Amino acid sequence: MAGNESTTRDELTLRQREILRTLIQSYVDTAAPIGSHTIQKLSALDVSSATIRNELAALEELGYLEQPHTSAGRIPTVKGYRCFVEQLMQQVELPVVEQRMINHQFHQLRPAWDQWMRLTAAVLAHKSEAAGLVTPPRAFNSRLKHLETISIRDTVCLLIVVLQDGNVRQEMLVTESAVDQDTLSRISNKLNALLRNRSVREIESSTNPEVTGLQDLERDVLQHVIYLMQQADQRTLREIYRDGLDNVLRQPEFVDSDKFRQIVELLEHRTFLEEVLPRILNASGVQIIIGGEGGHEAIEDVAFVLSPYGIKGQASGVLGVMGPTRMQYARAISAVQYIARLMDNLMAEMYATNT
Amino acid sequence: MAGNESTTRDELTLRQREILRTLIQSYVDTAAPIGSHTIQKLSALDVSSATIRNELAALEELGYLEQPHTSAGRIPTVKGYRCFVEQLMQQVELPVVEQRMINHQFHQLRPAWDQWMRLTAAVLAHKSEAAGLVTPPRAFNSRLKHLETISIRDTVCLLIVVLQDGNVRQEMLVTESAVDQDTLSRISNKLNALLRNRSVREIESSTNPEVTGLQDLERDVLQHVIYLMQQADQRTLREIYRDGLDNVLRQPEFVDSDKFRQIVELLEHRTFLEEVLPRILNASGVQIIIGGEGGHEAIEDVAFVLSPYGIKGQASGVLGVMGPTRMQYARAISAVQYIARLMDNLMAEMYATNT
DNA sequence: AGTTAGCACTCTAGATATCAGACTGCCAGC
DNA sequence: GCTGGCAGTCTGATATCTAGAGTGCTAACT
Repeated sequence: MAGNESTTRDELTLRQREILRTLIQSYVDTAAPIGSHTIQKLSALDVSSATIRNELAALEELGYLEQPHTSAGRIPTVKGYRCFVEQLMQQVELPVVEQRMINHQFHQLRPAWDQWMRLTAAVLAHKSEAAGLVTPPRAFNSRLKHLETISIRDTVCLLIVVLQDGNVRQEMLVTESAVDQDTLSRISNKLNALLRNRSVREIESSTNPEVTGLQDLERDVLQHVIYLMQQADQRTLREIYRDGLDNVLRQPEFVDSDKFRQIVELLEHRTFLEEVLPRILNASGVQIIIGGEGGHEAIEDVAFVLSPYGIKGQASGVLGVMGPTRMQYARAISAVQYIARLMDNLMAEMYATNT
Repeated sequence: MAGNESTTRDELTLRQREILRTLIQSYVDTAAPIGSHTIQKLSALDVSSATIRNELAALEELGYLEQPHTSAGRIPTVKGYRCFVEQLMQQVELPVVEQRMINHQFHQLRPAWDQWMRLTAAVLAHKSEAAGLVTPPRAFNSRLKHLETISIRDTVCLLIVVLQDGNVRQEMLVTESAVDQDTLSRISNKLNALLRNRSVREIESSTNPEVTGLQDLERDVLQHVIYLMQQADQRTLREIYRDGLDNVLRQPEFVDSDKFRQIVELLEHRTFLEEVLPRILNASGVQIIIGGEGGHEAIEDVAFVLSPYGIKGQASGVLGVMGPTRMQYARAISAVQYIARLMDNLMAEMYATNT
């Protein structure tokens, strides 16, 4: 929507920009419409409220502000917020003490993905005072490191697939007739030899007679290996770690229980996230989505600050926060940025060259 | 609370019971206080509304009902609901067609735990029209089936532990100096020989000189094996699959966004569940918790219908639904009961004797 | 004793009215 | 181009009223 309304750098006068910034900063705090008088007091401008009223009218005309009703103050529109984050807001770095604390927390943890994800979501939520979201890193065309087949009982065995990046997937496999561990070991040895260090694409399209010539049980296992590897490559879509949902739901814009429910459903059903996150994955740097920009009017009142993290082309995920449009963007951005870089480093350690 | 108020079978006359049943059934539908007139119309009783009023007063006196305010109808108290589910409600079985459909859905699935959990939560939510909750089965003192150490790069290796029940746990392990795959393989072979088929308790308390005499890296790996096995035994506490939260949040009792938020936080923070679920695990059959019975007044308006499932002493979990106290108990119970039994069977298939 | 009709009484939810307060928009003068 | 002043508008809070639903009680009935 609103593809024609851009926020060019010189559409606004300096004073208008100052007014817009003051207004948004104040609105973020109070959640109440801001009037000309308030802005006069808050801003450094030395003009009367009447002048500010004129400017407010102009800003409204241009689409940066709106009035809930005649004779209330103004509140920012999506366009207003967008201008704010792109031009008016001053970027801040996360304070060094906080950086240290976060680093400390991460390095105290056992090196396990799900712990990292949980902590990441928690830290994001805490630092940005909004809801933290993290997807596990999604491997890109990852290679098979090792596979193992273990007999659980007569006709049930467990297939374990370890990928180059340390990702482990398993699946139970029910056979028609009983298979003993020796047979399974033989199969896994054979397949290991054939498939090791190959990506799922290579395996699928293999014309190696030893691969195409597999039979029965072996072929069955192979199919499952492929399935598991595909799963691993798509991991992003399924699991999303989150934390601090209550930070958002506490906000006054969500006293209306309908909006409230919309958000909960948004996160429960995930259709929105599954659509948006892949776009972020292919971008670089912090991306901001305000009020359902890009065709999602349904979630007018929420904004996302998201960033990809990880190693492009090898394994990457998305992390960020979700908050009301009226959120502390500067704080959120600095948190997201810092943590994304932190994760970059952690992943670089894990994935460092080892071919 | 209210330890002295029991719901003995003959505290109420037949007519009072009929009135209480009618009232609750109607209240479940309408969510509005029920008056004497409504009950007269709805019940099969051939008495005047004045008589019913007398009985209602008596029921209120006994603690089964309450009035939101003078001159409104009555609504059930926790005690009223409890009496309803224990004595008044008629149990129903899940219709056979639905049973078939559910079975079909389960058997169409790949045999993987997380898929089962997801489906279980979804089916529970759908059949009971409330929120479905499932914890993964928690193994009890499970035994080591196999362990594997795989080099990821110089100083990083991946430890994979497979338990008797097919549960797989992994962890990354960072060593001080580089270790190659050969060394790792030797270690895992040695440990496999030593630890296979042992439970975590046996391993921890082992006095076998070969175990106590392990050194350096081996001991390090052993420590992690123990850690992972302990993790597996405690799995219940962490992950909870859920679905259909919106079924609950849609209910009129939660238009108040405070109550609304309480529920969301209840499920997000999990402290309540982590306290209640273990109790269920040790019970047998369907357990019903109404309005925070047992010291959780905070969640006055929600009820749980929960059941343990799985194989006692080997691996079991908890599944059930959460809804408003004003929920369709009969429907919920039949769904929970059926699905718990279904899971029992699935698990029996997986765990069938294989020593 | 148990049941019932009748009636006065109570309390709520919703509608209507009123009013102070907060802003705006505009005009005329600086 | 800016500003003070002022009329006009809209909200939100508060008060008042009313219809309706439902109770509790009493006195009569079986």
